[in-house]
Amino acid sequence: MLMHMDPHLLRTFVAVIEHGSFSAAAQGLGYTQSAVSQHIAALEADLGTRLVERRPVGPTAAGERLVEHARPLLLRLDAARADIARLRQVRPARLAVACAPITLTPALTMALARVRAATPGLTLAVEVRGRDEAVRAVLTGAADVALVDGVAAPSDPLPLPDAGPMSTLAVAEAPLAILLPADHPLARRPSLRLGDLADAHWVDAPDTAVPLGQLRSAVRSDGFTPHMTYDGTDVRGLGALVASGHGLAALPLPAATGLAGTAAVRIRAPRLVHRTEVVHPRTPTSAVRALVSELNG
Amino acid sequence: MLMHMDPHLLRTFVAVIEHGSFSAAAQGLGYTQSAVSQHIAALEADLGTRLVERRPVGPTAAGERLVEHARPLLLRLDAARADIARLRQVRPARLAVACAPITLTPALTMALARVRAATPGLTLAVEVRGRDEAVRAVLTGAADVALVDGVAAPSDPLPLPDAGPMSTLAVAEAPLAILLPADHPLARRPSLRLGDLADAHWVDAPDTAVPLGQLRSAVRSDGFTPHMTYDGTDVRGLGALVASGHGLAALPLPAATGLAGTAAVRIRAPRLVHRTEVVHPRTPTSAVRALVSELNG
DNA sequence: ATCTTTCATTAGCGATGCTGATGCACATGG
DNA sequence: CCATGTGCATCAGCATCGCTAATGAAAGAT
Repeated sequence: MLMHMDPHLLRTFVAVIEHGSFSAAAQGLGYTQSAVSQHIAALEADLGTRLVERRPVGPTAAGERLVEHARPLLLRLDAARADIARLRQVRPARLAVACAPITLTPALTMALARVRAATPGLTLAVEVRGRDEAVRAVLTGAADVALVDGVAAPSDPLPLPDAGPMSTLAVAEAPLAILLPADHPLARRPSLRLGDLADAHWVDAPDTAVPLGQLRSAVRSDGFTPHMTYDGTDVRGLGALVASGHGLAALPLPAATGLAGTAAVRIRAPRLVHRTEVVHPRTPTSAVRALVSELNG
Repeated sequence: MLMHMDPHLLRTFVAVIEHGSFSAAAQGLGYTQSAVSQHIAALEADLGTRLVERRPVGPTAAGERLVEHARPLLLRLDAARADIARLRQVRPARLAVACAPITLTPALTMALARVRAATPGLTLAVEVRGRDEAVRAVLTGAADVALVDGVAAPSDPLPLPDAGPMSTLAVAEAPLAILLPADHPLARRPSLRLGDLADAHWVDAPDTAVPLGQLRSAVRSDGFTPHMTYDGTDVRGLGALVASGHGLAALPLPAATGLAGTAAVRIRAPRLVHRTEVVHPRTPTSAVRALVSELNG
């Protein structure tokens, strides 16, 4: 029973952690509960440590470490498979776009319309996903292009999960702004320093604004703790929350302007921009190339 | 014979590509030639493509892709194992340092001396490696700390191979400078733009100066092609080559000053610095913590 | 206290991956 | 042109592995 960190073992390990149960993981994977139990036992024997706490089921300290490695590993495995599958595949006229919520702009929809007009018989598919999930979709071949957004220094690429070679290209850049209530003491300022706002009240709206996690890593601060969470995708909803004082939010300047009861103030320091990038495999299909040039040109 | 991209298969695949021979790879891995042949056949069957060209043995297009994925994958596997091994290991008083050539400075050696003085019975080991190799050593547990250097924007971390969570900390930063012959037309300038020098003649001295590859990715240019290569680790040797017109080199400003027959001119744009960072696991040993605080404080 | 749920253990069987022997293709030297 | 050598492919055979099914044990729930 000594299989040297087989991906299968890692996969069931992750499934166990996710399901919080051996038997549920077994069902999800199409195995027997016994098999799952043996998988975990094999991993634990191989690594010489307990990885899973039982009853209730959960990761031990070592287990948490292993999950952090196992997820990217499994992703990379799928990415490798997809990367090679792309090579030998004469692609049908399909264009599957995975985009982060904010990136679904008129610019994108119109570019898609032009691509469709220029490509008879094209099957279009647009799916809105989280940023990392969109990149994962491209890596595993589930999508042909991803559009992701985020904050970064003007000359830096967005930090993306590194699971293999990909091409990225910026298609839109806007100054980063803070959305705050119109009567907020800072609302009349011409610009703000992001670092001064780390301890403010924030609304975490990952699908509508810049997720607080990105601000945290951009400023390398421990602040930006969510005072409330907004799960919607509507900017006006977020605007209303901000207007009534539930907290601040960071958005690209154009998206932050003109919302009732709010003011949008640019970030002066650190030098950050909100950028949208297209992400696609290094061997893009013709449809992807068409979309990229439509977006870019 | 359908093992779903088993790491063993990937490992022998990489070995085959490296050795350029099935039988040599088999010998290196302690397998039979037959086993290696079956491994490759299994991979090719699984991925549905030929991966290895035979006679002579070499990667196909798909094979090259696979190598690009397989190497980081195998590294990550080792990193995961090492990461967990560290947790359950009461460490001996050992301090293994892997450092890039440039980073072996008086500051480092003196810090090591202070750590040794403060830690009776400490076993010290210093190994000079390439930058990536030094990081790999830390990831796989072969070393406890790495010191690596490189160029980056002032607020950016150095781009390092992403094979798991690590802690990095800057310990030295210096302006980036170009080393050129004293009689060079640009030698009297107060500062230079790096982009203007992409097409100059360059000496690639990866162990003594900034590797040209790093300049290329920092400026995102295709230039900086090596006009000659210098494999030594002595700055004066590099200085002599530059002085007699073999090409330019990029170095941290302090290292570039005072070399006979040369001039050192700062880089003005893009905003880049030469930085040395310590890299260590997120759970550092006490010796590592001591070294870091000596270097930092 | 009994029942239920959930993970661990064991036996047994089919599948897998290894070795060793042999086959086949290509290159080289007489 | 054939003989020989080198190196990968293939095959048979065997030991091992990983799965399922059945059963055991232990922690909650009722």
